[in-house]
Parts: sequence; C-alpha cells; structure tokens
Amino acid sequence: MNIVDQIKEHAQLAIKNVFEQEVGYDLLTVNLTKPEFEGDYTLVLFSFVKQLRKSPEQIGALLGENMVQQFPEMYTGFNVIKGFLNLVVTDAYWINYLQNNYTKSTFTIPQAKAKKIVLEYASPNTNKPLHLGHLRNIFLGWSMAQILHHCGHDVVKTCIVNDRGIHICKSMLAWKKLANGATPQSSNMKGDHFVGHYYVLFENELKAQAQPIIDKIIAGDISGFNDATTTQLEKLTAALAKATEQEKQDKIKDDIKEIGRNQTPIMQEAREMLQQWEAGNEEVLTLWKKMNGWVYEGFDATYNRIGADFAKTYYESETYLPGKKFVEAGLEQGIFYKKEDNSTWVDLTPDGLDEKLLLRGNGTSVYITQDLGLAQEKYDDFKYDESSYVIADEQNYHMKVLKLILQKLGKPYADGIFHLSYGMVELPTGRMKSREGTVVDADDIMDEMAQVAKAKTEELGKVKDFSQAELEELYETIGLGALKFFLLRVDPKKKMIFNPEESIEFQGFTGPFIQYTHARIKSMLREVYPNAELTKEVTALQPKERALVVLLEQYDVIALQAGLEHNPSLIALYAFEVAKVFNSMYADSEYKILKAENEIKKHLRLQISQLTASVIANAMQLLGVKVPERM
RNA sequence: UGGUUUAUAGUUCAAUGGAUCAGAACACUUCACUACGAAUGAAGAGAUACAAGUUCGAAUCUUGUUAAACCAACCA
Repeated sequence: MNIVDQIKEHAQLAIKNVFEQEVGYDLLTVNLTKPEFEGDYTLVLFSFVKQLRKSPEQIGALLGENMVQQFPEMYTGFNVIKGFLNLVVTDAYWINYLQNNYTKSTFTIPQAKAKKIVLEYASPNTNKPLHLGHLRNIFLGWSMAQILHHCGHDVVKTCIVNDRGIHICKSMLAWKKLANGATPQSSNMKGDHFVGHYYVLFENELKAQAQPIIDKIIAGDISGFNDATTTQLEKLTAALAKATEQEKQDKIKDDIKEIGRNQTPIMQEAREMLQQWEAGNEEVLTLWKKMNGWVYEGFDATYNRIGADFAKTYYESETYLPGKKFVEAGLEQGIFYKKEDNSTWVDLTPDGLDEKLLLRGNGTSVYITQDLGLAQEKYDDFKYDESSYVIADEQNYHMKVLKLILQKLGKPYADGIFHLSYGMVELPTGRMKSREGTVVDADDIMDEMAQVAKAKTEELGKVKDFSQAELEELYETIGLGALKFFLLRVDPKKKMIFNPEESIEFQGFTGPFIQYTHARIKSMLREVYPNAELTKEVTALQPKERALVVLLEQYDVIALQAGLEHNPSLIALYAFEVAKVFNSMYADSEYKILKAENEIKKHLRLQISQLTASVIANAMQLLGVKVPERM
C-alpha cells in the first residue's frame, strides 16, 4: 500500500482513539509537506475541525501525538502549523521501501474492479498523410491505453478509418485526370503522400475554377444558377452590401466562396463520382480500393515507426449502413421522428441542445449516423464497460450529442461513452489548414527530429563504437522520444502551440534529458551492481537520498491519477521531476556514487540509482518513449 | 445571437479551495569539466487579463468586462 493511504488509515485510527468519532475517508487530505516546513507528509485538518469541536492546533497536536505513539516505526515526529499537521516519516520506512523495491522491473498495479475499455484513436481520413495533429492524437491514445493497462484494466485499441466520402473522391478524380497511371512506386513516393499530392492538385484546380465564379458574384452578377442557389445568393449579396464591419463582410464572403466552390465543374464531377461509388460502380470502386491501398501502406509504415497498433480497425465504408439500420430501429421505438421531407431527427431540446438530423430526406447518412452504428458494433464486439474516443475538442458538441442519443435509446453502454477530448496543435500563426498548405507533416517532423538527434550525438561523440544499425536506432529513439515527450507533456485538454521555426529542445523539460539520465545510471550499473548484503545495516539517509526515495515511492499514486484523469502529462511531469532530483544528487560531491566514502554508501546509492532508472524506464514506456542504455 | 472552452514570467508549460515565498523549462546574466557521462549541475532576475463578490483562506468558486478559439451544417 502506498504511504498516502497508510497515513489516512492511521489518521482515522487516531481520530477514533482520541475523539471516539469517525471521520469519512473523503474528508482526509494528505499532501506532500511544503519544503519550507519540517516533515514529509501533511494532514490538512480544516475539513473536520467543525465535527471535532476543537481548534485546529489542538486537534493537530493530539492526533500527531497519538500517531507517533501508535506507529513509532513509521513516524519520528510531527509539528502543527495553523491547520496543518506535518508528519516526519522515519528513515527506516524509506530504507525498507527501497530495499523491497529496487530490483523491481514491473510496476503494474492490480485492480480489483478491472474494466473492459475500448479505446479508439488515430482515426484518419484516407485522402492525405498524417500531420502533427494526428501525432498528438496517436501518442495520446496509445499512451492512455498503456496507462489504463498499467492500472489493471483490459484495454482494446481500435481505429475508425474514414475511407469514403467526397474528400476521397477528390484525390481519385485528380489522379484519374492527371496521373497518367503513375503509382507511388513509379513516383518514388510514400503511398499516403502520393495520394495526398493528388488531393492538393484537386484543390488547386478547384480554387482556379472557383475564383471567376466568386468574383462574378461579389461583383453583383448572380445569373446562371439554379433557383435555390439564386435565392441564397440574393440574400448573401444583400447582406454583403449592408455589412459595414470587416469581420462580418469576411464571414459572408466565406459563404459565397463556399457556394462558388460548389458550382465549379470539377466539384460537380467529384460529387458524381461519390454517387457512382454509392451506387457500386465497378470502375470507381476499383480505383477507390487501389488508392486507399496505397494510403494504408503509407499509414502502416508510419504506425510501425511510432509504435502505434490496433486490435481492430473499423472502416466507415462498412459502418455507415449498420448506422442507418440503427436509426430505423430508433424510429420504431418512437424516440426519433420524421419531418415532412422524409428526413429523420431527434429532439434534444429538453436537454438544452438542439434538434439533430440523423438521416437526410433522401435516406443517406450523415456524420453522426455511422457513429451511432459504430458504438453499437463495438459493444457487440467487446461488451465494454467504457468506450473512450480520442477526438479533438472541436467535436465536443458532437460527442455530447452522441452520448445523449444513446442514453435516450436506453442503451446499456451509453454511460460508458467517454470523450477523451484534446486541444488542437496550433502554429504561431493559428490553426493548421491543409487547404492552405500550413500543415506540419508527421513523417517530415520525425525525420527532422532524428536528424537533430544525429547531429547532437555526433557532436558529443560518446558512442563512437556503435554500429551503423545501432546508431540509426539511437537517432530514432532520441528523435521520437523528444517529439512524443513534447506532445505528451502538456495537459491534453489544452491547446498547444508548436513553432516549426524553433526545433524541439533536447535540454531541460524534454525526453532526451530524461533518456540521458537513464543512460547515465545504466553506465554505472554496468560497472558495479548493487549488493543488498552490504546495505543491511543502513539506518539513516542523507537529505538528497531521502528526497529521491520519497519521490520514487509516489510512482503508483501518480500512475493511478493519470489513469483516472486520462492525463499522460502527469507521467511526463513526474518522470522529469525524478530525473531532475537524481541529477542534482549525482552532481553533488557530497553524494558520489561509485566513488562514495565507503562501500555501504556506495551500494546504498547504487540501489537508489537502480530504482530511479527502473521507474524512469517504466514511466517513459507509459508514454511510448524508449530509453537507451547509452547515448 | 446563443453554447462550450481558454487567458499565469519575454516564450512554452505547472499548481485536489490551502501554508510565510505561485513551481518548472527555454531564452538572458554569472559560475563549475586535471570530477561516477556537461544532452549536466549551482546561482540570479522575471508572471496570476480587468473589476466586484463568496470565506478562516481564491490563480482555482460565482457574476460582470475585455480578448481569443471551437461548436451551433442535409461537410466528415
């Protein structure tokens, strides 16, 4: 049991002994003692002073006395300041902890109420390669799965591939028109980049075709469109004439732009292709399969490089039909309803939301339709207790609606739906936009990071005896480590800013700093392995030794918290703290390890070092970051 | 116009309603390799958007103001 829980139990007992009262476990708060006070852990008394009808100072003194008396092997002393009871834990406790754990290699936490958790992440479109935003998603998802597994749960990683829709048709159409039968092999390009290239070509052509139309409309000429469009344009141009603020004008112009884009011949062609796809046109389907195949080859290479994996991959082309059936079932239950144009809706206004469309008038599905079907399918497949979705925060509303609809239908799994919402990665100039070519490509950034790792490694010249293969592996480990750590060290809920002008740091609060600390410890352990026989008689710790062991003991609590809060950044923060505290001790001439003042001290510090290395390696592995033996 | 979210050193990030000093990292100014690995350590300077309120106590909770992002699509 970790020390915080032990202290809480002891406090409950002491309250019972002294006051003959019960205080709820939830009312007990145990924190680390602030460095400016004496002690290791602090019991906050304010929450139950009223119940015990004494001043905080009196309560603290009585409880402290009782705890020290009852558990002398655990506490040597205490002090009370205002409403805080600071407890000093014995060195014997920490030494005992160290001896029992320093050889440990697995840190998995047993879980009495293990849950079956389906965790969906990555979920790319198949019309363009992965970018930095996807990487945040993938690292976050993979890490969360790892953390939840570490906390004793049964985790199934899944992926939904958005493999159909107008965006795919755009790439297909551009390829058909412009490629002359080129393939990724013949162009010497990675498959996903190859397909993405044609997506860009399509967008360029679209832009060129749309511009004259947009200019014409803004000039006031709205002739030559069908009735519905004409009416829409009349409204927009009228509004534009009236709008005085720049912002408002821009917004209206955006709407006009969208209409202009839709009126282009090339867009019409893309839509026709989508209809042909839905109708099962042989030629279109063949092309679709071929191009998606290229994309999957590219994705697999990237997944393989970063260590992403999935127990099951779902494809939207297969889930959108079950989604429709799912909606029909809801219609029969009377939860959904039809409007006169035959479209299907659900009314969420009683819950403070809007009416939501579920099927178009022509019977085709919309975005949420397939998500409803997929939720059911995943439940049929895995009978989950919790179904987590790693999806950006722009879809908070969508996910709220999804969960609510499932709850309205009385689905047993509805409450287990959890949106692991994360903030978008932005550039200093704002959001990344693929249409404007301001995306940071995933493969490029990984290559860059490996390059920086290479340059730095060669400059330092510490691994000159490595083979070429070992070197390549090391550059990957360090470069990817820096990138993963950079993206995971921030609270997932918050948006983060990435500046491509400044390469990611290798110093300070970074992956390589922690990897370095690990390698440094390993180089000592290669020379001398700690011998527990020699440290049996140790009874006291010096301040920095003690501080480090106290920190290492917290690993379980941190891991549990990270799982509970769905927040890997807690692990990153913790691993950094451990490395920092170790380095501070290591650099201090009072704490020499291999050249310690005597054999006992030497082996004691080696034990601490070994536990440090194991905790670092384990924590980093929860983030998907490898730690090298040498670097 | 409504809903959600965010605002902390020059920059990027921390801080279950808790302490007398809001922590780090980068950048900046110094110092330390004839020291177990300097991808390091040590020292210095620097911040809670604004205004009220709630209470023993507020960066944190409430309200308002200002600014930004997202959502509110028969796009996915």
